Amino acid sequence: MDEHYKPEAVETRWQTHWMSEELYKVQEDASQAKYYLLEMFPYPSGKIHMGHVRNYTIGDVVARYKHMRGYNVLHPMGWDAFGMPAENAAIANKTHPARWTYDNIDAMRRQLKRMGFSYDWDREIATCRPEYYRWEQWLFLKMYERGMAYRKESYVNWCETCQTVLANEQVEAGMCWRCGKPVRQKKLAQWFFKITDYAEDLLIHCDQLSGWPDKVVTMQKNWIGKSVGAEIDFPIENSFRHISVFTTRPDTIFGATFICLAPEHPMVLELSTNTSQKAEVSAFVDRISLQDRSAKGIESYEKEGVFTGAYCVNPMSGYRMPIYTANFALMGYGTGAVMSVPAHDQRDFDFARKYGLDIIVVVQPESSLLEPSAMTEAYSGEGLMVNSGAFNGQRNTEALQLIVDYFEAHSLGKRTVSFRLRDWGISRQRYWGAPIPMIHCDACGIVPVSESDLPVVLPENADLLDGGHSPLPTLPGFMRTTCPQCGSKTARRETDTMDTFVESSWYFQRYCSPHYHEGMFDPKAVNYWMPVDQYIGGVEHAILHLLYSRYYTRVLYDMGLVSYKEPFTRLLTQGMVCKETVQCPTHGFLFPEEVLSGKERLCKICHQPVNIGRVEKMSKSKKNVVDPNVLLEKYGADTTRLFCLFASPPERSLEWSEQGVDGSFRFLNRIWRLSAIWMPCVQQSPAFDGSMDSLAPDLRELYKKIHQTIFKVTSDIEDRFHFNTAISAVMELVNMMYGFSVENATPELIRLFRLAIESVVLLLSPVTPHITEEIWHELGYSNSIFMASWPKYCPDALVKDMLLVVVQVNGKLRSKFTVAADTDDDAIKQQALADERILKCIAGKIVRKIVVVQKKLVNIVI
RNA sequence: GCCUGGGUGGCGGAACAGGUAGACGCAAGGGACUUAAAAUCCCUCGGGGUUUAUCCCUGUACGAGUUCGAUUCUCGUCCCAGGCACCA
Repeated sequence: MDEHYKPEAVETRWQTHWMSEELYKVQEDASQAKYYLLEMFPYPSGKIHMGHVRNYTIGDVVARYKHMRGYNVLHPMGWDAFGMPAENAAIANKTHPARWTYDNIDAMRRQLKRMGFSYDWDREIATCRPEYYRWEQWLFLKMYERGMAYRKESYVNWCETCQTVLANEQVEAGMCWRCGKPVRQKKLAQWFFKITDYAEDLLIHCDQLSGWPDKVVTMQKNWIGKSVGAEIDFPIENSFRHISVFTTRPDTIFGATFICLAPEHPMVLELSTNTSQKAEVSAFVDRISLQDRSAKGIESYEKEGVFTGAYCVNPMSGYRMPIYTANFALMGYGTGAVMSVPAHDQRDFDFARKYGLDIIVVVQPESSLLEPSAMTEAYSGEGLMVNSGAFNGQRNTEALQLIVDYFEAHSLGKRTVSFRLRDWGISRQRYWGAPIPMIHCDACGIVPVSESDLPVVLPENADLLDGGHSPLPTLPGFMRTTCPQCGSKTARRETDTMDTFVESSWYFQRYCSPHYHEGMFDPKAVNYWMPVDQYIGGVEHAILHLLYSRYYTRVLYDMGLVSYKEPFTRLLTQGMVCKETVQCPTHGFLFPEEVLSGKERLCKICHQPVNIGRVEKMSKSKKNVVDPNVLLEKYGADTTRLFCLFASPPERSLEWSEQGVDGSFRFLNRIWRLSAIWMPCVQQSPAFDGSMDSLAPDLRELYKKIHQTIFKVTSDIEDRFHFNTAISAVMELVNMMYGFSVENATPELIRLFRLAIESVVLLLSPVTPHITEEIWHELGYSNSIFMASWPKYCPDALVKDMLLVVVQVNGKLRSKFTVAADTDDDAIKQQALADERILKCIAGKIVRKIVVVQKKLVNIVI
């Protein structure tokens, strides 16, 4: 065995070998337990980044570990290949999105292969291929048939100058990122998926996602946002009509002094028509319609509103309530109308103070007396009902139910639930996406493409246009078609493409049978492999991607295409890899290699000092990325993998720093050297398999350490994916092994050392598969270490015969001693009280209490 | 703003069910080996104190609380990150 560790030679040798042996190819095998390990597939941006390296290394360790535990492991990889960056790159580099994407896929595949991941590359998919998206189009047609896909109007970010719809990311402080002109909201008819039909089901099953992190489940629940309340009708003054509001606080109805309608509410303009407020209202509605209506946007604008000129009557108190339209009322939530109770809701309170509206207290806390004129904030807690007619004096929590009973009895309103979740808008006015398979016919209206005409192929040779808008509407070859219903030659194709989240909502099923031509997937393969046993990906996907996938799976379930509702049994959300951002005043965000570092960091192009920005998630658009290629060239794949895992536990975010990679490399060198030194002896000897008791004391310590390490590594991987502590444990074992000298080694020690080296190599093989494979073969094995079984620990070796007892006085550490493991608590207590240093501490004091924690600690309270 | 997390030495992190704070590693300093360097090996390493000890005080963002005992539980404050529906 060569004395020097040469990662590049070792790694390329085994990568070539594994590939020629087709080591990672898998098939359904009913005789074996399956394990589907999936990592979130990447967007092919061109280069893998540290987030990918971290994500895929974690996945690979688990895949290899499970394989060594005897599972038939499906571990696939592919490309989430549609999306906006391809269009931006095409505009910037005068190329085609398809060309750019396929080149990037080739480059990234090479990088992933260089990392030594155990993917079955025969199952690779790219979502931009018609073989993939044709089935997505097929499912769209099925969803359309069932009313699950429908069209309605909604708002988009619109840049008048570029004549383009902008993604939220392309809007910077309300301005277009390309031309810097203000962005306004524009109403467009768009396609939606009816995810709200599944709101209740998605919510109920949250509690069954026991393999998911609690925080993700909580985020999903909050996102769905079920609230129980009542819908109440408020009669409009001098009219036979009414306004319906949704409220979670029907108990406060006697305190409702005004109504707020969303600016998009159909009654806003109508109510103001015959009033002096007409002009002001329509100006307000026009102005607000240009504003960003996202949650973030709404919160960032000042709360404001305009009186419509009309009044409602409070059905309980008879109070004459002015009707306002206000920018914080959302048409998409509840009924688009809010009953405002300023005394008990902070937003209503602020609004009432701003516009001089009445505040009526109806829930009185028991501790203090609320006086409207003296209140500085709303009171939203519990209390007793006041100013509420027949309900006065009751607890508001009880009155709430009675009031709703009253509404229902008198047909004023009813119990109802409302969800925060909105339907999923899937239309994109973009080119690089899967075409929505619909046709617009002047005679027949909107008509689905017939199934036999699928796929509707996206023309890949289209040129992107200035300003970034989709070329599809300008391509006669794509646009012009015949109506499947009436045969009209003037029919036009839908030019919207689908949200890329649609592709990622079902790709995990496609991996089960990636070359299947009869449908989305082969039912046999899906029945065997699905659901995914362990899904691993960035925590940034905790809501949207995971919720859409859960929804889409339910749609497939209801169509009888799959037999499960939840696609991912266990989920690990890895923390983000973050890094500071660097911006040049002229050239914008800079890649690390575009910065000259010195006393002051300068832009490489213009030599101006750069601004160091926030620490943020590594992303291509912010350019705060680290190129894994540099690490691969300098240290190799094993060191890169080892460092990623050792640096922090997977669920935690990792602020990137160069420090520490050297340490991982040194550790692999230590293992290599240790193996090289002992190899001549160890090659000639079997591994120790005798009993622990027959060993000399120092050898027994090594034996115990080996088994403790196996135990620690196994439970760290199995229970919590804490690879950093697993690696630490192996480091400790290796440190101990360095305490033994090969000179004058007894046959017994050599046998034990073979066991130690084999254990180290087996335990690390999921993390650093190349170096361990090399040593494994040096030990005389001809099969890959990947085919070996995971080592077992001997429970007897974990038993400690001496225990350390800690003695505290008033909770402060004062002394410690070791006792035989079978010493009873009373004897430990006596020994603690007899301890010299403890006697010093408690001399002349009265011992008030003694706490003994079994075989661990004594605390003497004085 | 709202929802969800996080904050421990110079740095990454450990302490898994409330019981020794700082495992393991990096960086730094000192030493050994060497003609020299690299590599390797050994020692020191949260802060402060003096009587230099198996010593004392202090310390897990900050402020309270519960407890014999809190990095861990509760409440409040500050800061950082992720998500907020067209980045993926």
